[in-house]
Amino acid sequence: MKSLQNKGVALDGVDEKLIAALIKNARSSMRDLAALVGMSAPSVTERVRRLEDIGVIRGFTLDLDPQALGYALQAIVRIKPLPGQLKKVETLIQTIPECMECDKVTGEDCFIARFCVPEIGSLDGLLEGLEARAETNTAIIKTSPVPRRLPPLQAGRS
Amino acid sequence: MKSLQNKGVALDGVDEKLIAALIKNARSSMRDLAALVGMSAPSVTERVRRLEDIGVIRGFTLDLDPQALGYALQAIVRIKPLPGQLKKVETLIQTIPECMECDKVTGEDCFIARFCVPEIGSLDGLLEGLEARAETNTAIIKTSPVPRRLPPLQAGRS
DNA sequence: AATGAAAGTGTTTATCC
DNA sequence: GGATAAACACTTTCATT
Repeated sequence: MKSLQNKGVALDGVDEKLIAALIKNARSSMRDLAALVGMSAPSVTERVRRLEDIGVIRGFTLDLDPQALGYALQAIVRIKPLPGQLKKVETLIQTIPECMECDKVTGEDCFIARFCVPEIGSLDGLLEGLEARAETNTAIIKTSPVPRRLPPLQAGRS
Repeated sequence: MKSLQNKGVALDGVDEKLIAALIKNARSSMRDLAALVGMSAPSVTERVRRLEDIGVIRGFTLDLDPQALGYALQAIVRIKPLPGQLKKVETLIQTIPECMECDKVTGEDCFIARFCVPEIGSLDGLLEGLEARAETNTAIIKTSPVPRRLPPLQAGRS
């Protein structure tokens, strides 16, 4: 049994601290980050730039509250296209702005998608086009025991 | 039929431009944002601060690449706790760092969760504790036609 | 609410280790 | 790969509208 990480980039403790801090606040100043890890600002700037270069950090973005934007509800929909409709269904899903993620998976259901809507009544309209071309199974989200979050650092070493 | 947005905060065009720009790059300078919307830096700073205050912007964070971190695979697991095991199962899921989201939903399956793993072999270990207390149904993600993204602005006006 | 100008911070570049 | 210091850029405060 190999003890090496299967893939993925080797991050040292400093990189991990920087990423952890930037997850909490992506607008942290390089100066503050530098103080946190006990290095100079230029060095930290270079580290962060490198993390972007190698693709670990894909970008700096917002955490938005769907509720505050007027989306009171989310649903998870399993979607099984009718024979011959797979490609069309996939394209259709991709045209829905309220789709917050859609994965093509192994097994009975072909797609699993998450949608946000202002109220329960909006769901039907959203899925309209889909329901002619696929069997769907909709589950309304009641609570989120684990809110959407990022993968842990240190893959395989947890 | 009421034409008002059901809930959610009223955002003007400037707010929407600022949010859109910050989604693309949360580290944009207030000066650049100001130029973008044709206002002064202090005004834009105040706008962004206000968007945080009212809870539309929950924070500034990273977009990390799970693959680059060594997670070659993700799976979506539907979890139906055995009688009397609901609370314990929920707690158990919350202790798994590789769980990137978990929702409690209506319908047959009680929880739907997303996990990331370095390789297919790691899944079994992750779900070990769960499988004694719940029926699980695992779907391996092959591709993501809609990658994880944020809700659209302008709820109900799309 | 928004602005311009000044004062205060933070970033970047260049040079060196 | 990391540090320091000077030059440059950005942010914040404040007085004003």
